[in-house]
Amino acid sequence: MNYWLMKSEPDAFSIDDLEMMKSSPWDGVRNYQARNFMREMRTDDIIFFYHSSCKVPSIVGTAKVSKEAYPDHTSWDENSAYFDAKSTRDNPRWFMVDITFQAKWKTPLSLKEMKSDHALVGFKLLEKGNRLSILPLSREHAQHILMSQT
DNA sequence: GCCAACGTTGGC
DNA sequence: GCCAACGTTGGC
Repeated sequence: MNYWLMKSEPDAFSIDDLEMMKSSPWDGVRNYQARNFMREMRTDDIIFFYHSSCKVPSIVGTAKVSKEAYPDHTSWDENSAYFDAKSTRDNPRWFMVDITFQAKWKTPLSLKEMKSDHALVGFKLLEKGNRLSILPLSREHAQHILMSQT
């Protein structure tokens, strides 16, 4: 069992969207590090859903991995914003996973709160200059965050 | 809207 | 293989 954080701009895709859809592919990742993390994901891994580029950047809920990495077909769709001519059906460059809604938190956990929480020292999200849209969390950090919700 | 930080691209 | 230029991310 591993723990991950996935960022999304709520204007584009929010926790409410995921709740309505129940499950959704996580398409459009075009960064090698983030892609590699997705390929490490296993069914039932826990995902912290993070809203970025918004008024109060926060973890807003959780989801689970419901389908392990498979080719991101938007990469070979010429009409998609995520099209990449270097990715082909025979040799796909980009992958996605499916995630399934688990919970929307009554009280989101803001970036600001996490930064002031000494127990979260070392969490990559809180380190300066981090731009990765998918990050792993240690079991300790994940459990600490989950505890704060109960 | 600004800008620091970072990844990617491409010329050499 | 180096590195300058460029594009993107995302907090503030």
